[in-house]
Amino acid sequence: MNFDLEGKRRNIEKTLAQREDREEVYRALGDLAERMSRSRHDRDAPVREIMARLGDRWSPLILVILETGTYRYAELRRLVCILASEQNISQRMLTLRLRALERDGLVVRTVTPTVPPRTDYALTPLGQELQKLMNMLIGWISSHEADIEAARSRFERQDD
Amino acid sequence: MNFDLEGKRRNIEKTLAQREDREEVYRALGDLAERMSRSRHDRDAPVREIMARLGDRWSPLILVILETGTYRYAELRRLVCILASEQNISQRMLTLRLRALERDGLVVRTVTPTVPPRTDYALTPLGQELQKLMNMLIGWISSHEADIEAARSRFERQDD
DNA sequence: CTGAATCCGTTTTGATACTG
DNA sequence: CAGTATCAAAACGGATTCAG
Repeated sequence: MNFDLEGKRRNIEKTLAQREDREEVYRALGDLAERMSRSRHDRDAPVREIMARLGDRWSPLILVILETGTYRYAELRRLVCILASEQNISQRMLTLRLRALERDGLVVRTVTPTVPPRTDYALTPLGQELQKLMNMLIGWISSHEADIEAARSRFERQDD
Repeated sequence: MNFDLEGKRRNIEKTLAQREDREEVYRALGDLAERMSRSRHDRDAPVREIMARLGDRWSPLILVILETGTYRYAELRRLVCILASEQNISQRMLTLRLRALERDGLVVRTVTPTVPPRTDYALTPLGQELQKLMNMLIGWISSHEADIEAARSRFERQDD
């Protein structure tokens, strides 16, 4: 049972011929591209999943709030609603987003089985690290808001 | 000037109970929270919009590719499809994402009205700056993939 | 209080065909 | 080549109801 990698690669190259050679593209585009699509190529890959979380409607707000401390479910919900004046987060969504963040190890959920029950949410160390990066990102974007708005109005004008 | 965090939090709870005072929450949660929801509170705010772009299905791939140079429409499409082996990007989606990135000033579109037409896409300086931050983020996430996967299997186990 | 379950509308995305 | 138009599918999000 031999495992001829090189032959395998030639095989791939042949199969995909001139066109779709992934490895070739990786070499051309660098490892960043590879990280985006490596290992599992669907959107469950951690890189894509986390980035999707950071871009969704509620998770960023939740993370920003949890960065400042530990909160109970209802407390957290109130704060999220205030930050997102646009609209209130539904219980359903809050639960879903928290579960997703917990699943990826960014948030811990501590249940105290009293009556009535009490559940506390907080960032894990991993979540805190990520949040630091997020803060840089948010900081950068908000310091370039003017550029972005300018680009937008330029774009709209040219559209007429 | 003392800095009674616990008291501050209790204070928040009280204020919120009566009337949801946004300014109070901003002070408690810091300017990051404010940046997330300031100025325009819907999702058109640059901060939210850009973060949504970075989290969507195609934009990150497009940005990673454009970071390496200037590409024509069809070229770009081919590369995106290779990176996203899961599925091919539709022309429609490619066009929509490129327009959105262009609108926010991250991408320039240069049309040469020959026959057949030629359109080139590239990052703007703003887009390149953002891409640097993105790379840090991608780098961090992919270097913590193991932690995330571990958290996931822990989560699944506990679920049974 | 902290959710889970269900139903349903909206938004986002995709497949396909067509065009200057 | 570089799109647009149209229709269909799927994901997302929300309101409501119920439960431990």
